[in-house]
Parts: sequence; C-alpha cells; structure tokens
Amino acid sequence: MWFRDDLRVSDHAALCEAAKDPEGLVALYLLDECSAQTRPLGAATKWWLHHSLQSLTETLAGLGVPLVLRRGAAEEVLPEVVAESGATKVFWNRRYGPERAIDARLKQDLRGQGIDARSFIGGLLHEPHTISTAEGTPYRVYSAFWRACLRHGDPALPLPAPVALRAAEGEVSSDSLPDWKLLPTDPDWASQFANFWTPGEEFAHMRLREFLGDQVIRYQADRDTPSVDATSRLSPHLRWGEISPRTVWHEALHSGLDVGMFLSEIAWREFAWHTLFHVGEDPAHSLERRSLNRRFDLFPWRSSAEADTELDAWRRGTTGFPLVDAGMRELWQSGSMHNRVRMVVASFLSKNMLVDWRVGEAWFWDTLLDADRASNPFNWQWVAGCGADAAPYFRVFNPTTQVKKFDPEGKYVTRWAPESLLCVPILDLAQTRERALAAYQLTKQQPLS
DNA sequence: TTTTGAGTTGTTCGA
DNA sequence: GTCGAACAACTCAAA
Repeated sequence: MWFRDDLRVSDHAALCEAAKDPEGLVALYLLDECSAQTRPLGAATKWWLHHSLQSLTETLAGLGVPLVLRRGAAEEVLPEVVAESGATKVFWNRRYGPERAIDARLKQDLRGQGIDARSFIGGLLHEPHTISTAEGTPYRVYSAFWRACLRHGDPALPLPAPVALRAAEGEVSSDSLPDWKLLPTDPDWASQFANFWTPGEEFAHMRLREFLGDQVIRYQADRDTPSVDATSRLSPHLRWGEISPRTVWHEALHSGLDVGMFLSEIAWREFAWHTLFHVGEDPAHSLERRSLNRRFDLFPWRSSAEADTELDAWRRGTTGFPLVDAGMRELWQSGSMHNRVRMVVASFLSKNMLVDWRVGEAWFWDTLLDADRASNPFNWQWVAGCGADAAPYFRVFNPTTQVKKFDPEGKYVTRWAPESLLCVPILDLAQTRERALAAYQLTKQQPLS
C-alpha cells in the first residue's frame, strides 16, 4: 500500500482494498522530491508532513502494520521495495497533478513484471475526467463548474476505516523519520506552528466537527473578517489528505445546517485541481510555471532584482501598509493567512509592485502549510488576472480601503503587525495602480500569437 | 447553429 | 455621504 497525499485510514479506497488481502500488507510512504514531475516541498509543509507521518505511523501501528519510510525517485525506489518485500500487488490512490505521469509509467512497468498494480479514486469530490462541459472541454468558469458538480450529485459516501490490518511477513527496511530532517532547526522558525495547528487525521476530524458544531452558522457572514475565527481551518488537513473532501461534504450535509457557501468553497479547491488536471502532465505547463492566459507570456513584470527592496519588504511584512504587513506576519508566524488578506497581499505584489505572480507563489509555497500544487498557483493566477475565471485586470485591491472595510476596528492589524502603522509606505498606491492598469491593458489588447 | 445573458471576493469618479 | 457607471474580454449554457 503506497501512501502519498492521503495520510489517513478512513475513506481510503486503496487501503480498504489492500486490507482484504490475506497475504497482509506493507505500508509505504515514499518521499519523492527528485522526479521531474514532482515539486520539492516548501519548508513549512515539511513541518506538517513530519507530524502527519508520525501520526499515521501511530495509527497504522495500532491497526497492526508499521509504516515504511523511503526516499528517492518513485520509479527507482518503489520497484526496490516491491522486490525487497516480495509484494505481488501494489495499490494506491490516484493523484491528479503532473505526478500522474509517474504513476502511469509505474503501473505499466509493474504490470509488465506480473505485479498487480491498481489505483483507486483519489482525494477529490469527483474525478476530474468525470466533469466536463457539453463540448467535452474543461470548465473555465467557476459558476458553471459548480453547477456541473451539483448536477453530478453527491460524491460517494466515505468508506469506513479498517478495524484491523494484517502485516506482511518479513521485514522491509525503513528510513527513520528524524533522519529526513523535515523539521527546521537553528533557528526553529516553526516553533509557533504548534500553537495554531495539530497535524494528523484525528485532529482533522475534530476540527471538522468543531467547525460544523458552532462556526459554520456564521461562516457566510464572518468569513471575510480576518479578525474573526470563522473559517474551517481545514486546508492543511485537506492538503495532506488527512481528511477527504467526500467526508467533509457528507458530514456538512448531515449537520442539517446551511452549508451551501462552505461547500462551494470546497468546490473552489476542486476547480483548481480540475484545472491542473487539464493542463496535462508536462511539468513545464504546470500551473506554477505558466499562466493559463497565454497573453501573459510576454507580460512586462518587473524583475526580482529590480523590485528587490520592495520584495524584501513584502516578505518581511514591512511595506508600511498595515493589512499587507499583518498578513505577511501571520503567514510567517502561523504558516497560514486569512483568505481575504491573501487576496490583498497577492494583489499588492502582482499589481502594485508589478512583480511576477510566480515570485509570490513561490514564497507562499515555502511558507504556507496548506499550499498544494493546484490551489496555490491557481489562486495566484486568479488574483493576477491570468488564470481561470480570473479577476478582471482593473480589480486592484486597495489595502487601505480593504482595512477600513474588513478590519475597521484594527483588531487583525493590531494582533499581527501593531508597529506597521508607523512604517513609511514603500510605494504610492494611486501611481502604481495606474502603472498596473496600463501594463494590463496593453496585454489585453495584444493579439495572441 | 447562432444568439444572448450572466458571471466570487474592487475601486474610482462624478452626479 | 451615497449611488451608479465605467473599467474588458471571454467562456459557458440556455434560449
């Protein structure tokens, strides 16, 4: 049983199937950061992965199976583990990013050697190939995609976790988790993360129940207010598949409350994966590499060198715009940022600073606990105006207006960046807005080559 | 097949 | 202070 971005035992199709096998199973987690189709993990994400693997190890041990840890290119290491263990079958849940090229090649190779390699439904509500427009093309507009999801009907009911597992005979060598050095040391900049988050399947379910118990009622009204704890905070758990979106969907419906708005946000995650799936397996075409709107191929972004000082201020949260600075500090200290503020800081970077959205995306990738290969670049592209169902180019968030609207009492700003109010603004909002509008207008008018 | 209307998250300006 | 218009172009789906 090969675990990937699905570090859980409930609603796990591949595990359920593997559990039926009388030969017993080997549970494997393979950390692959070197294949061409994978993306090296961000530093914050590694912290989460460490703790999530620890949690899965305990859960599996309780069910009777050790978790084997191995590192390297999947196409080299997986066959090694198969040979070492004498496994005759290999099961996994499907991935929907560029990594699926690796899975397809492995499946073919293993089957060529007489190994029964099988994949199962992965961590989405609906598999991407089952949702398409009447013309068979992928959706490019969210609302139409959401309607299509609703027409598709409820996703399958979550599968129960196995009550017991049988370990395969013989021993398979495993790396030790601390040797992977996923946790930061010297300095331990993640020291505060544990005050905000508890990785692991058990806590993912607790978080969902808590949210559905007393927060979801206020979700629609308060989700845009960053000082209020009104969001589900499930995203890092979903990132590692500690809980499946199908479980979230059904438990939310089961609550009997008005969960429409919340589920439509789960569908945005789905839409990002749908979009990533349809750009194909070529890493060069992946969402983090290329704007969906090809007109932006020649966009006159200012280079990182040119915007060096401003970029530094953006990353550190010393731009002199309290909402931007508060957001960037929240990110650094907690590994997360409120959704409303993400839009503001992303608009600030791509529009006011006129820096390539990929630079911001890379920073989020490194510092966010919930960044995945679909949502993170998809949403950056949405804000930058070059993505699917993108914000119109003239939508430039004004951090001063936004703070008046969404943090009028300054609670959020005071919590994260109290001294930012005294900083000197690094740029002129009106002037940089005009600069962005001019550049975007030119790009829009450019004929597509 | 063609036409038409609608579409997550904003800001500014002028009446 | 409030309100509506303008700021495009394109995709999707219904008519």
